[in-house]
Amino acid sequence: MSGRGKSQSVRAKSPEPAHAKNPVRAKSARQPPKEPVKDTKKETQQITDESKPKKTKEFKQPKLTTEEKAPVPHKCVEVKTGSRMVKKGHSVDSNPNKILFTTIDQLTIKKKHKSESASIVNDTVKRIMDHMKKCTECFKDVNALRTGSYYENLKISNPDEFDVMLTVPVERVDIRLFGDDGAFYSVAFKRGKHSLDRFLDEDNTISASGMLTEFRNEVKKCVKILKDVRLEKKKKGCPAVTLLINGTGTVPISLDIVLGLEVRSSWPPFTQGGIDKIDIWLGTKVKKEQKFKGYYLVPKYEGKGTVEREGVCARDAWRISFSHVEKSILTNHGSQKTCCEASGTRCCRKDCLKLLKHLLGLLKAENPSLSKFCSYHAKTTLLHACCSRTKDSDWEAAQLGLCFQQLLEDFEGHLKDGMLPNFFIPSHNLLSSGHDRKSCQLLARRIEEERNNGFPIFHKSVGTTSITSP
DNA sequence: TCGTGCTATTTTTG
DNA sequence: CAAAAATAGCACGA
Repeated sequence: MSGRGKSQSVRAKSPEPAHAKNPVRAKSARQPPKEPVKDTKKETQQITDESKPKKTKEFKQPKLTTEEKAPVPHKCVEVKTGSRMVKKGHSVDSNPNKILFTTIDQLTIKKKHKSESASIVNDTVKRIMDHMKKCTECFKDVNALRTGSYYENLKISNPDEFDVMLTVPVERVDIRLFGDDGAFYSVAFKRGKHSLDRFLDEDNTISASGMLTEFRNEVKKCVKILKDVRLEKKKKGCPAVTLLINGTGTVPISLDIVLGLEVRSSWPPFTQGGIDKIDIWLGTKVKKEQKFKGYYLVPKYEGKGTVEREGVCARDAWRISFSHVEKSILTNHGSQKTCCEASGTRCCRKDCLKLLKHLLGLLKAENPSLSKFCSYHAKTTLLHACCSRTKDSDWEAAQLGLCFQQLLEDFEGHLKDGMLPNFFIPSHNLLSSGHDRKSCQLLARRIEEERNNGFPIFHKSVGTTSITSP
């Protein structure tokens, strides 16, 4: 958003939020509400049922035709369905970009599959939320924050991984740095009583492991009677309670329920120089809005993985999380407000990320020594890239080939340097733990190889690949 | 079709 | 009784 508003307070947006955010939307006349809605569902149902058919038609008509007729700009026409036109010649063909468009097409989640998974997941989440609100004391105020690739429309291949953070608001807390790279913190109460007092350690900080254990028990309680759901074994240092759900004949769904503390205060000093880079890309106003939303802390152990570093004893702490901001800026990723909207120009930022995630998944499947790399590395690389190539015209949909090449070169650069700063905490190097120099170099070489040879690996398989989270 | 943000409306609260 | 919070319904975008 090119800073056009100069309003100081973010709250001041209330009078015209829709317009401010998206002028296009403002065009469509809003249907004035009809009859006041009655209490009972039955009555509501009847009213809608009677009046629905007519209205639906009115609204859909103009849309249908345009949607059906107009070719979606970013899809290559010849490649369109995958089922019809695509020849399975494994040679590198004349248009090297073709394989990219084809691959994107094949990574797209099928509507029916998505629908099935969504309903299963939503039922489960609703059940957990109800349980937390009604049957627990310390988790009764949780809110569900849907995050991760599925909810960012970046999930590829199968709708089989979902992330939901259940956030507990905390007030009057003292956030203290824990460790030296700015990613970990401990949380203490300033004064007064709080419903989380029972998790206090001897040093008056909230015990991450204690709270997570309790949280896990509550989740366990309420999914116990569900036959299709089972709990994955607790992994040390993992902030999520992972549920494995067997859908009807489909791939099992893994649903991460993450405990998070919601902190509504200004961001810690270690965030400086991180999100500030979006100024040129998205504007300072957007940055302010994001910062205003606060941040989250998820239970995570510090000091695990590498035992080499002496002196740092493994103690539990909270890791800072900006999942909500990631989601927000990825869904609203254009320098222009109309980027990727019907009336605007389509870009390929998200397609590039999907391809990178896919490539990484394939390379990992091929070589176990790359297991430490994860999709968050890919996402972070894209965020950095968006800050250096800030204009929407730098990411024209038709230039997918070039943009992807460039993004891969970026990634190779990070790997060769052994340095990929966390986008929000620049001093936190995502390649610092468990990524030895050798595996970084290896991955960089493999990517370069693919990039220079027309991505043979994309030709080989379109099988299901998924990248596990850190 | 799902997910989200927005508005109007109803319900609760001070 | 007014203000604030909760809820319902709708319109997009993906």
